[in-house]
Amino acid sequence: MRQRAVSIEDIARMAEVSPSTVSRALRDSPLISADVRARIQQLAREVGYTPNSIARSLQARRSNTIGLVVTSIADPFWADVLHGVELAARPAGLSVLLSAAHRDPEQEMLAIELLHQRRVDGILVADSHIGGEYAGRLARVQAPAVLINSQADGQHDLLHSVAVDDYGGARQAVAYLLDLGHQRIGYLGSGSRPRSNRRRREGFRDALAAAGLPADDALVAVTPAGPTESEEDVAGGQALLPRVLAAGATAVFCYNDLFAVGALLACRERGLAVPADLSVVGFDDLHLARYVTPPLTTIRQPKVDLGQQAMQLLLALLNNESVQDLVVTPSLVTRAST
Amino acid sequence: MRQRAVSIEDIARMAEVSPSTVSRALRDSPLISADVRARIQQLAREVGYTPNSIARSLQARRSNTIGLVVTSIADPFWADVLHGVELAARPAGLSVLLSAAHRDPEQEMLAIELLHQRRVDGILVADSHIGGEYAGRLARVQAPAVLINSQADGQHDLLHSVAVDDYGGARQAVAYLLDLGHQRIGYLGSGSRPRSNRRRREGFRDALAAAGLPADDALVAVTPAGPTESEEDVAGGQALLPRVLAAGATAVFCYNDLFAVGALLACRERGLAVPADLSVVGFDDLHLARYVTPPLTTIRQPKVDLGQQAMQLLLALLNNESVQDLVVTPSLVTRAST
DNA sequence: CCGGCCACTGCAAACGTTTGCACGCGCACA
DNA sequence: TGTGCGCGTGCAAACGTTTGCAGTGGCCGG
Repeated sequence: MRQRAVSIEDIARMAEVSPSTVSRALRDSPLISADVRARIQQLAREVGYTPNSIARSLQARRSNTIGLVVTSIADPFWADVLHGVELAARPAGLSVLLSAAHRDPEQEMLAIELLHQRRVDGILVADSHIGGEYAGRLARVQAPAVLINSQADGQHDLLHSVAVDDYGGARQAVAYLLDLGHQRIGYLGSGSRPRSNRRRREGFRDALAAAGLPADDALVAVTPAGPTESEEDVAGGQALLPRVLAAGATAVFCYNDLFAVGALLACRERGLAVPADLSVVGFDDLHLARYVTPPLTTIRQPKVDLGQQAMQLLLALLNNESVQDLVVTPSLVTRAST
Repeated sequence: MRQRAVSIEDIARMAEVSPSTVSRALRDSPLISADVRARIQQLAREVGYTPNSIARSLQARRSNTIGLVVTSIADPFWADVLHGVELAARPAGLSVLLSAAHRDPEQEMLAIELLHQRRVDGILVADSHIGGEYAGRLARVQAPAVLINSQADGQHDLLHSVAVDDYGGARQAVAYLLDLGHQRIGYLGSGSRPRSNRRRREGFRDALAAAGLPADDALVAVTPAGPTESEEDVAGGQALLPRVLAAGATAVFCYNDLFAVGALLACRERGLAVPADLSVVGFDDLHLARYVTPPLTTIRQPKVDLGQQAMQLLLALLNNESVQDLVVTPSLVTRAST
């Protein structure tokens, strides 16, 4: 089948020098005389030599690779984050190994262990669902790790993190609805994101409390827990909306934009006008938020930036610099759904 | 800093056997007596041994990794394809190395060469833009490669491909509009995708011709060539629509769903009702096609499937099986925009 | 003319595995 | 008791690099 690629040793034989000379010549070492260097580089080009990164990695004990484990690649939110990661990894000379974990802690742990076997230099985990019960297994992996918007609660002390302020974002959203004069505001939540859902719900609750409004559980609806694909979010929002409507909501704050889109669809079904009959606010600011009717008021997460920041933090970690966890504050973007 | 991970040799020393025995024991070789095997496996577990894939790869001369180069990760279309690739790669024990090329041939070639350095077992290229001028450099990379929806024309004979039938899809779309009674149909095209744009436009043209309608260049508008991000597609559709409107179009077939969304937005701006005043058809069937108003009639590309098929083909190639290029036929899905 | 230094090159070990081959031992059979 | 055979284990080479150290030769200065 395919013949073996040409190696440094092959070139050494052809040029009648030692492998070490070839190695040095190719990396432009001043130890090698200029003419020999030129001759070898020329020869290498002619025979189409391509260095073998695997051998290099073995000897250097670093792979110039980072691992990224993500819940779902097809999710538009994470796709943007991944994009940011790639953007920051490339100039640093790092390649990205991708794994999907489908919101399942065991799969996530397996993915991390696989990356460790492959000796990645660092690991990025998006939307992590692994909790304390994995601390033991986690301790065995040597690579520094950074979590992006983790769903796990107790901060493992081995891990660093970059996250958006769910609580603050939610308070902004609800405060805005209150400003608009709404008194009965509903919340549509996701049971499959334990931490961020809780934080957003707390922000929702506290914003109401700060305005002196009573908490009314009838105005809160949450999908059941358990692994889901992001596509189900739209259906979730659609299914949940009637409940808060029945409780007399005039506005609804949704866990994310896909829930909000579901809410929009549910409104259309029952002939409700948005924002006239009901105001809708999302979270994330996906691209599609601008394209639905009406365009969605939402809390923007700087998705690409999130990925870049996480990568930067990981890079610092790789340089043995001391780093600090990052919390970024999301911002309200108002459109026509309110 | 971080201490070295435990190696087979370490275990050998502790167990007072040779490295080869440890290696065999860990891979459950029947050559090793059952009790020694058990003892070593136990010991390995205790000390937290993790095999070093890099060393393995070097010796086995295969990395169990494939490379995927893609134009843009943030693009919802390619995100789905990537998802499909991951889905098929995982069970085969292959990891995925990701690279972005931003619709730039030179960057794409560089990405491929980088993957080759890393000695990936195979390469998948999505939306390839490299043409014949790269044949020389391409020939040096040894890994088998599969193109997904390539934009390059002349089929390089070294490369295999999986693609959707752009021409057939376009004909379906336009035939459907004709069925609906439209006589003046416009086309909104993308200059940055040479091949698929041309094929779709040809399908458009031939469908009209088959119905005995004249070709009218005023009904065709195409964005300028050159690298773009997918987000610009919406703006493109929005900017192009007025032209075909001015030419008296009652329906418009768009290069893809994002163009169609742009067209929808343009209609809204000028108070045109869809589909009453103008029918709109897209291409791709992105998730958001269902969420816009009105929901978009479009040509569905089986995106996840495309990724899986490409991966399957690559797997076959890796097994030295003979394979055949694949063309899949897209299907019309009718919604409320027509 | 000799000692020493510098510029250049090669040797060999190391990175962590896998694997063909040889070896030693115990046992059965002749 | 000798031959042969299996079973279990170890040796060493190989995968393709990098790099500390040890040469070798030439040239310069004393």
